[in-house]
Amino acid sequence: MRGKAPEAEDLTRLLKSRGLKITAQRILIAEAISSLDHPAAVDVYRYVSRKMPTIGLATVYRTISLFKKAGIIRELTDLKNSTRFELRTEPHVNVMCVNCGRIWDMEAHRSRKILRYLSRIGLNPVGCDVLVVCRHCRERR
Amino acid sequence: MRGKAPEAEDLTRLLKSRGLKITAQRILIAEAISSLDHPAAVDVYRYVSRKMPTIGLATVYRTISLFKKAGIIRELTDLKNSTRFELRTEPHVNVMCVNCGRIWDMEAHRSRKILRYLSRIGLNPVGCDVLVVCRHCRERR
DNA sequence: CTGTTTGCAAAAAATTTGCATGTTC
DNA sequence: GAACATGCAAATTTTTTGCAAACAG
Repeated sequence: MRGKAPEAEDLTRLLKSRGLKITAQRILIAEAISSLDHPAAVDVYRYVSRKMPTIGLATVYRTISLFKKAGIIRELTDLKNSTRFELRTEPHVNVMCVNCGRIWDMEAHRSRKILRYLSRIGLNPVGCDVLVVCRHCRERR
Repeated sequence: MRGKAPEAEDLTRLLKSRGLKITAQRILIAEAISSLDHPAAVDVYRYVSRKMPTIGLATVYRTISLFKKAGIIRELTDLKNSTRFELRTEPHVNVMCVNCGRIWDMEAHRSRKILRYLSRIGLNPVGCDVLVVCRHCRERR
């Protein structure tokens, strides 16, 4: 979850700002992605199904695809090989453990520091993923 | 392609060092991944098929999966949503264009510099992917 | 109203598995 | 020779598509 959970209104505004039509499904799906912390498509489906049981998996896929095209979300692969999504708010750094596959957002302040560093050396980063062996995995060896 | 293309012998040594059995298929698949620059599974299959027409797609998948477990390769998703692989030699930085989806390795010297920087601030990076809009895409706007 | 979006079912693509046979060590 | 790897075909899983009905603007 990135920062405070966005309200439906914020999500509505987000969709509108990209020129997308507002539907209950889209808002729910955006909400799922923003509150589920790097969910896979199925996780999104489960989340939205609970609040709207009639929704189809196809809608989830179509909406995800739409959001990707609109630049609202980004797709990434966790290191256990499943496809995950995250809301693309401002550029930030993801940390991914190559051992357990977990992904988390780096704390905003350090994140900005790294991105600034990358800018300084001439890249123009929109985001960054750092692969590590997380502390948890390092300790269990 | 990372550095000079490894010879069959180097790849053999690599597999042995991880305790894997040597087979012609495995060497070919490792060769494909190392020379094809972030290929998808199908690309690997096409490459090896040319040199060994009887090989099965299942073998490619099984071997890729084996290599992942052995830590020889890493899987990543390009930003056009297909699953790609790369040989995990020493830690390095990938640059990925969020617009055209291309992925390339950052030049070794800058790469090391960034990784050193990340270490200095307390991460212990095994690798790093930086998302950008590549020059090519920036110019066509 | 008109053009989009949705749900459902069916299709296509991507990946995994079972099993008999062939190969490495 | 024993354990493991392969090829093939079939099974699963993941994602996309066609179409009629429902909905947003």
